[in-house]
Amino acid sequence: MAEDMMNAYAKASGKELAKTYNPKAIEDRLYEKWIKNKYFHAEVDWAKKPFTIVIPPPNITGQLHMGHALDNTMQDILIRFKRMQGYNALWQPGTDHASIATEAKIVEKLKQEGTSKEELGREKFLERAWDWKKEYGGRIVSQLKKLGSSCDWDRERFTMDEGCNKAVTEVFTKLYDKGWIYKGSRIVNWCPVCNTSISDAEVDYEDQAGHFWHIKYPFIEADGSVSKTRFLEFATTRPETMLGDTGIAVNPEDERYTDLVGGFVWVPFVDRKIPVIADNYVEKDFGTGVVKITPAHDPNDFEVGKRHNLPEINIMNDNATINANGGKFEGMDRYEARKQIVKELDEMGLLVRIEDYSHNVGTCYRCHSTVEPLIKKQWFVKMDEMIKPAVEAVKTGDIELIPDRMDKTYFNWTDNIRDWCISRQLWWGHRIPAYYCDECGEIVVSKTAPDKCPKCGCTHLTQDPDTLDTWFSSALWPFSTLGWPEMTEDLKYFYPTDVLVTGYDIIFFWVIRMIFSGFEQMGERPFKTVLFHGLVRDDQGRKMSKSLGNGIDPLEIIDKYGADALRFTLITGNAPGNDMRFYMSRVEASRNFANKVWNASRFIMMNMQQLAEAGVKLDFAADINSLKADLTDADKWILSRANAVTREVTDSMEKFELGIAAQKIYDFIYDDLCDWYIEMVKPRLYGEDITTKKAAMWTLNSVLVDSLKLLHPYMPFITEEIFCTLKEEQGTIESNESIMISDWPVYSEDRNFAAEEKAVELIKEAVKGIRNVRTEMNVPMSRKAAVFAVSESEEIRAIFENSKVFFASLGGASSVTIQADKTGIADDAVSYVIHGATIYIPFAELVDIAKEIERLEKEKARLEGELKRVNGMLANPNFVNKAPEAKLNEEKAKLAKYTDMFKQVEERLAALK
RNA sequence: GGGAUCUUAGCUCAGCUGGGAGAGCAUCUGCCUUACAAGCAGAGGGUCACAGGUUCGAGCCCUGUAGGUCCCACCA
Repeated sequence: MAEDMMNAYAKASGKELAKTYNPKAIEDRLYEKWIKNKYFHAEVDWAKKPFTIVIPPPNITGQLHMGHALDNTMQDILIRFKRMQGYNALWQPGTDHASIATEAKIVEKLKQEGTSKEELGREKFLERAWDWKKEYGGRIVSQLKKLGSSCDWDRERFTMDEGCNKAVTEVFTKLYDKGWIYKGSRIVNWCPVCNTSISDAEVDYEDQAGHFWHIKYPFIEADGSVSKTRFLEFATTRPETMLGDTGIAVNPEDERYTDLVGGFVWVPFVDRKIPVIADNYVEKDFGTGVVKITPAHDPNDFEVGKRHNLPEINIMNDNATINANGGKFEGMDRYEARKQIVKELDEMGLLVRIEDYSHNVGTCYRCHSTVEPLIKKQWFVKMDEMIKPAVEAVKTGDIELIPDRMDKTYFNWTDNIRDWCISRQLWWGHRIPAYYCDECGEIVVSKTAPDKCPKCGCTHLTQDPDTLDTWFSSALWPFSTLGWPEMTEDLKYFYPTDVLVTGYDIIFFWVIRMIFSGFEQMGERPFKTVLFHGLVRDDQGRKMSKSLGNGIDPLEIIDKYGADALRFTLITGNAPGNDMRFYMSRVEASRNFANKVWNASRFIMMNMQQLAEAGVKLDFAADINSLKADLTDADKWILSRANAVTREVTDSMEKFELGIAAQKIYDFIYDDLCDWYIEMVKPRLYGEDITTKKAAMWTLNSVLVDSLKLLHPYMPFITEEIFCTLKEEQGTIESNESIMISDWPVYSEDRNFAAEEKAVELIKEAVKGIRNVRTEMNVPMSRKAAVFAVSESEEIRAIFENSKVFFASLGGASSVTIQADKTGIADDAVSYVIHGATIYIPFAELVDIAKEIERLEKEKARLEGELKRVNGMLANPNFVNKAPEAKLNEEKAKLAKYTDMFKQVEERLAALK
């Protein structure tokens, strides 16, 4: 019969509603429709309130991974929610040129082709890079679309497009003129593989097993000769840097060495005489209390060197080989030189011992090779002033970080901020707008290339070869994408943006820099709220990574289970800022939920169809007040529940508790709507009474529509498909109608039915009782049984009388007798006690009295426990005096309830015995 | 060294401002009941890491202990 109905429906409607939900059949089609109808597009409209999110621009080299999927699902949920609430919602998309990552990929590709970037030259190299961008830049965008992201693609931007370039140059020149960008010789982190300097934030520290080499330098005797007997011992983890040693330091308080300060020791290989100095930087208790000082190759040594006027001797080439300053080691790789130096020191008797040592080594966050601290002339951004408003904003709550514990991470960074090294020795990126006069060396920073040197007037100027840190441009993203430096209408209207959604792992790289840039350039915060999420890990809690091969491709999941299932999985069961593990079983659960929604809708639409065929006119637009007389308790119950859930879900989403909101929708649809209401409504739909059928259909439709709307931000595709089909059933659809532009449901006092909610909860209890007893007694549903419901309360008897049908349809009752006492009910009937009533089921020969007594004893014990707890509380004068009134009443009600139930159970036990 | 965070059912995790412990998966028992076996109805399973404290009342607040994870710093 089910098949028949389905076929009838399919035939009549001219479309197939498959028995199981097939996301593949609809996702692409719906996305195209959304694009075609420009639902994602936002235009300035001062009559409406804007709600803006800028996307964390994915790298053009990137492929969609689970982190993107999570990040973008969260943004899409918020933007769809706000759009439905009536905001003018803009999700500003775009991609990042990712200078170092992209350049590394192209260099790699060139290597495979047997050529190199040097061979190609800058211009040709950049052509290749743009080709790369053309080829792969679109890939991640199409992948984001698969996820359902409702970005305004008409506004898609790129960090190296004309507008962003303008913004970058503008900021650079402005900050230079202000003196906040400067060029200076500093120790920088140098990646010899990427062949560029990187910022402090770009260094990853890794614990590595290494060695601690204990070495001694001979003293220089008074006559200038190298001592054969007196040595100064120290230890180092990088012996090769000794070639650049220009001092050796001890703590001024260290009595062991006080006499030696002012003397000199001799550095072998380079035949250098270096002073013994005293500096607080040295810890007395660590190692021998002696530190060799290599100002050119260690940030701390650099500082010490400055304090003591030590020369800075660079011993390394950019590719980490030793340079001419390293004497005979020139040309050797740093590790080769290390080995050789240790060997020779040993031969000279200057190697004391080698200790195994585990220490933190700075590595490049891109290629993970060990970085070398080198002295380089680089461009820096002065941070001390610019960071101030950024600190203030978070302190005062002008910008809110969620979860708020991120504040501490934030301040930890801002409190210890150092100047930001922004120049990179790369070609792919924004070229630094600084020009050097070939004649006099004058530096000119200008938005456009100067014709002549302002100082000497010569016309030969050369632009700085370096490019800017990729984060320099992304720091401007919230306003550069809206037209800055022009004060466009877009900028005036959409800025500041509302929420930034991102992973906590780029708080330093990106979030902080956007904040100070926003204040500095716009004079205003770039966003009100930052919503952080964690990392998506594999099912063993490991980071998903290429090298481990444990990454799960979101596109494969979408292909197999649908984008909705993936989105739902990523958003549930996880709190803001926490990492989550990705389990296939959870994807399956989400897919099953989608299927549940699909089938519930199918049920509703089938019934609409049948009524339509029977010529029944349904008015879905009818006002609830005109229908109230026809609505049953069950109708009012589900409407009331839907109403409450609407409020709860909306509240949770306003608080950015997306997972909690999703859980609430899930529970409502699964438990209340599917497991209870749809089952309750069936007898009416299969009956003859047209009036009640109409009321039921109106209710089903209303609740389904609201549920779909609440679910839509999470599961956009399935909800759209059902919504549109439903609208068609209702005869109300317009050609371009869509759930995503429908109104978000709002709580309405008209739909609050407290009494009916209570009544249905009682029915549910009774039905559960019958089911429970059945299972306990091994009586299948197919075996119908007479049911007696006994209650002294007239009110309860009326509720039961009203809902007799549910005992039959949901509890398998063959007949239902409602009475005030147990007259005529066999003493050995199985019973189930609820508050205010007892349900009896005389199973006759099936009854196992001993088992029944055991069950009742257990129930009695449980109630005794409850009573003890409640009585204990109410007997406590402190509780009675101090607890809030509501709580007190609650406990009093419980006491009455349990006392009643306890009494009934005791009666039952007495009767059975 | 500094900081954050976690420890809740067999597994993975929720649990909003303190007021009787939840979900998914897994397990067990029945059901092909007219939307759905990607389903339905039941059941079992937790001294909420440990020890103190605050409170009428603590998974939630405070202190300490143990173990795990992460971030920052970098003692050469």
